[in-house]
Amino acid sequence: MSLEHAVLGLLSYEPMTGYDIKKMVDLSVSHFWPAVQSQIYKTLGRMEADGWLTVETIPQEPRPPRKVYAITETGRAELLAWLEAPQPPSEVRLAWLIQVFFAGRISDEKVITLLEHQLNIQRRRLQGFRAIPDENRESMSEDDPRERFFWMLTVDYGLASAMAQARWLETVIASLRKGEYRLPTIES
Amino acid sequence: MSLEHAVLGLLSYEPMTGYDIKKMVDLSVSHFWPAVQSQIYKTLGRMEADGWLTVETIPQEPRPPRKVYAITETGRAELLAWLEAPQPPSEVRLAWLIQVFFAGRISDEKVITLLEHQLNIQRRRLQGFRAIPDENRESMSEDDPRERFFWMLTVDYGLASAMAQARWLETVIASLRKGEYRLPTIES
DNA sequence: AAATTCATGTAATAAGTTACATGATTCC
DNA sequence: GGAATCATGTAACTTATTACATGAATTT
Repeated sequence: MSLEHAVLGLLSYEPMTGYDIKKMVDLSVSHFWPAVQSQIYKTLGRMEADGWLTVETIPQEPRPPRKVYAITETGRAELLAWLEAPQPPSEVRLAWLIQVFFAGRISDEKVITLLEHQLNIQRRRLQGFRAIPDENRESMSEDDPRERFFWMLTVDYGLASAMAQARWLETVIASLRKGEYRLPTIES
Repeated sequence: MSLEHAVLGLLSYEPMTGYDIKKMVDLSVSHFWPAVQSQIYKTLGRMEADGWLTVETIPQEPRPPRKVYAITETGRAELLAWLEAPQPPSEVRLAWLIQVFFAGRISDEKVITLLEHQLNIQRRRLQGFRAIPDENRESMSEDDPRERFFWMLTVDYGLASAMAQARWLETVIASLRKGEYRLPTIES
């Protein structure tokens, strides 16, 4: 499971509570591996049982005790091994492509509306990714430049993928508006 | 759930058994919505309970009886409504990007190996998508051209996405080989 | 006065995967 | 002789989501 390894990665920087990890996940890997709070707590429990993490429980009334998780040597070895392990092809599920596949059942106008909706989604994603370098300008400035490069590489990928999808959608929408049935990539 | 609607879409062409549907799914929507056999049978059961499908059980000894599913009016209405419904942003989970995010922990050579593995995956996908038009040349020739266009559009999307990912990976690998830390998209 | 932050969790549900089970017929 | 085709399903498990629950302190 990959969430486990993302958590190991984050804890390899410093010990944290589940609450902190949730925030870090949202700021870092959530673009390509989202996780809700309950999933993180459950995963932490399993990882501790597996000996990848240790917990230090720090009481603090009246709040629930802080449970600070730290990575163990076993956990560090597991992280290192996983980081080098070739990952199988990612399965991507795109409901809107099912809609396109069966679009013969609806009118061109309705197909265009559907594609425009996806285009808006990609444009918002694009803006989000473009904003990240500025948002992180200060918080990241003290970090190791090589590490920072790999972080930014994941942002760059998001940018590239949102751009590619937006362009494809724009081309298809333009064709359909002209009443043409052109395949943008195959009919280069 | 989208598998349900993919199944409705397939059954909107003609009644089929679960076995047939599995084969059709593999040939059509599996590129963007894969499904294993057990999942299809479970889904068919639920859809029948919901009144979207009817079953006709045709005994045939000694094989298990053929259960031929047909779409109902309710099912057809559900399909039509869903085909027009804007879909929320698809959540994509890419484990290899978690590896990139934490690649600061491993050497450049190991990162390159990891990226080359992903590049190979995309190249194989590319070849697969390129082969589809030839494979389907005869089987699809009698179908409605508008319908065929939308089918091919999903193939075209697969092609475009595999190409975009392959190009991005090639650029990153080339940079890393030169010892450069360049972001292909941001540093245009 | 209301919303956010901190900080933990559980319960129910949904969706999907892996593995198992049966068994004749037909193709290579 | 062995693999693929046809045709059904179940059981156990994993991963993730949604919703609920508590409650003080701080910020807007």
